[in-house]
Amino acid sequence: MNSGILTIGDLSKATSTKVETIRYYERIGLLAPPARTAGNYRAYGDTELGRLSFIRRARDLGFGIDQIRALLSLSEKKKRSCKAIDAIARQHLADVDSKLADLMALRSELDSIIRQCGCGTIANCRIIEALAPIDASHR
Amino acid sequence: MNSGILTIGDLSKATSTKVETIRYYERIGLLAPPARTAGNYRAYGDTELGRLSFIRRARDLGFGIDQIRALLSLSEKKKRSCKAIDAIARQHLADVDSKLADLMALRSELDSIIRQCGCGTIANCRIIEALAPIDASHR
DNA sequence: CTTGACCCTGTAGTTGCTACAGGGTGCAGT
DNA sequence: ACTGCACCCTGTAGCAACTACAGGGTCAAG
Repeated sequence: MNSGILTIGDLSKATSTKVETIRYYERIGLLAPPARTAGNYRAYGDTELGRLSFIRRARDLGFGIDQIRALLSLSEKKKRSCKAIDAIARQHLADVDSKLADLMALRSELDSIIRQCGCGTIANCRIIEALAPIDASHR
Repeated sequence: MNSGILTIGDLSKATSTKVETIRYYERIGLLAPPARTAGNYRAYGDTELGRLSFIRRARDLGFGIDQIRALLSLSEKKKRSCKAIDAIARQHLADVDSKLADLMALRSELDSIIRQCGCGTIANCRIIEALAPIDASHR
């Protein structure tokens, strides 16, 4: 029922991916060059739809292109242990955690700076002062 | 004591900014073109050091270049109210909060996917399955 | 007077797209 | 048959915010 020939626009709608992005994925080798119609239009099938969905989902979860490349290549070797997959995912989780920590630290610093603002004139603005913490030992 | 002529390397060390980055800031107009020595070396003073410190601190806090441009230009109008400064900072805090929320949602999803991994073969890997949530209503 | 650390300009690469420009294709309506 | 119009094609350039050369010049120490 769903299995027909899909244009790039169909794929785009089905996966909420811009047409240009799909062509970009093809250019960088994340998607294989598909068959073409008589009029030189790209013709996709369900296999490509699945692969692109996988890619998009992984991107949404913050995986980088190279990680996705690795995941895709591993996912084809069905008999091997999925330890390598697990390792990639865990590494990514660690990266996310470290980004989260950074962002939370940043947030709290920013928040404390903003809280000090009495909204007077800029000459005595606490935010500006907090941003320019130069050692005033000289002059 | 500290007030002499600073080379770009001095500025680089003092602010933990790469030399190339300083030149980049000059190119995009965030730093004014400095004086030059006889040998065409950039010659900075404490003013530039202060300005660059400000920029780096703001970057560390996640402000974008355009926001920093606005902060710098506002910080020169000392008599005006610092409401505009406050608004930029609050906007940035809101952006950070929204990024944090996204990242935390992502983290928990990633975590739950990883937790399902029994580390069997890839053919039945839960991580791969979770990444390819294609509607299987057809075929 | 040479060696090495520094500086200069200019350009290209990074990541993951996005946005044209300048065309071709396919189909519906008249 | 013709005319729109939506869609497709390739190729290139742009975004943020740097980073990394290449291919040269300058300067102080030994």
